[in-house]
Amino acid sequence: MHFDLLHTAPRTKARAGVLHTDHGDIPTPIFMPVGTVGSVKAVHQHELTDDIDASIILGNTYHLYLRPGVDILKEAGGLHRFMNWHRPILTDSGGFQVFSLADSRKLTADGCTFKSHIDGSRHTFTPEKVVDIQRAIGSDIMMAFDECPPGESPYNYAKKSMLLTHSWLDRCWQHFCDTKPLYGHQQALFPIVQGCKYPDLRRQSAEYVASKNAVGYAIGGLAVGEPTEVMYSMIEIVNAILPTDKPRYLMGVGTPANLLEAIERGVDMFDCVMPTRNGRNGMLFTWNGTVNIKNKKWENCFEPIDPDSTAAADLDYTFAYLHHLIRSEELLGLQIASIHNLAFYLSLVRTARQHIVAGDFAEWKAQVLPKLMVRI
RNA sequence: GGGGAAGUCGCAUAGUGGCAAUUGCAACAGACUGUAAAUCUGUCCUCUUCGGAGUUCAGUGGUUCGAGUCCACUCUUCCCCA
Repeated sequence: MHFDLLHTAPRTKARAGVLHTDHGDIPTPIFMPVGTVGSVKAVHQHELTDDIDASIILGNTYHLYLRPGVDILKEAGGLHRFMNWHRPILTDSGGFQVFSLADSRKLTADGCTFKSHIDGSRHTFTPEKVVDIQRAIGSDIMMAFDECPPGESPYNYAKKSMLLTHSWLDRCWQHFCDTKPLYGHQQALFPIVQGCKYPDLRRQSAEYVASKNAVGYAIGGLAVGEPTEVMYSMIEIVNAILPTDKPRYLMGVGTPANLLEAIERGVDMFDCVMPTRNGRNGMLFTWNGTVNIKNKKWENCFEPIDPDSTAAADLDYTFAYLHHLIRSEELLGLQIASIHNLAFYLSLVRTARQHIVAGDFAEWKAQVLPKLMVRI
């Protein structure tokens, strides 16, 4: 697995590249739909490929470990075969659950003990175990096990947490080197930069992480409660240190505006639940701003959701119909909204890439950004 | 014609002497960032300087310090028997 950096847009750090994997090439910058439990919620695999043309999706180690479990995944021949998805998969390590399930987890010297959100049973994740599970899943890109501290964490905690993440990284890396893929395709392990909102910690973490000769690197612990401007400045600090010839993955981000700002600062990969979750909750992202499709004003808007889209869902259905479906709690509404938002996110990064290649990314971004933040 | 039951904020409900009044639905908004989320929050009689103020529980009259709640009559609806 390797990354080719092809272009850098003038006057910015925005980059266009390709990440080559055994399951296909990923053009960057890229957005990766989140499919936590082996399913991008409300979206069919055929829609992901034929309609949205997603080139990679996410899975989650914690969720897949709890259900269906490692044995079933191995018996199935890995997640790709299990879910009939033949493009790349990236798995998060469960590090985010160390954050999001804070009430039912306990950090130990060795790793982290979780109380399952499904049945309350207790499970321990260690860096080694997290690598083993991701080997069983067979994800193309595995993530190192990290702690993702809250955005408002005080310095001392952020530092302690970062050092813990570094020590977990060492163990993940060692175990990654000591083990082999199970299904005949290559797997990469991406280390994760932490350090919260503190520049010196971010620098220290980026340097530490960059010392591993990884295929790519991730920036974690952002968009977790800190101001957006802080996030942008942390990205700048970290990307100044991470190797330029490797992809940078900004974990869990974000809004369309976040994506463009981060791309401008040299980020190549994104994932976020926002297009799918917010879509299911009635929020649509468009080139003209965001729409709350539940609002009364859409009941008689018979325009197609997005006439410029390549997704059938956008061409075939109107705002009024989607308004009706979502209000009626019809499953098709969740599906159309999710497909629309993912199609938009992917067209956003695709168009960004075209302008990076064309050399006018900065101008294009300046023109498009204000509209994206409008609430229609 | 005889007997019985019941009328509460759009709908449905709770309420048996201290109540602007329970809950659900609907309606109207808002939130959502490596998914414990097809979820959650707010508003939902009128006015408000958000502290409150004013009118309410089919209608009218009464008992009471105090009535959605008790009494009388009226109106309306439903059920049973003729």
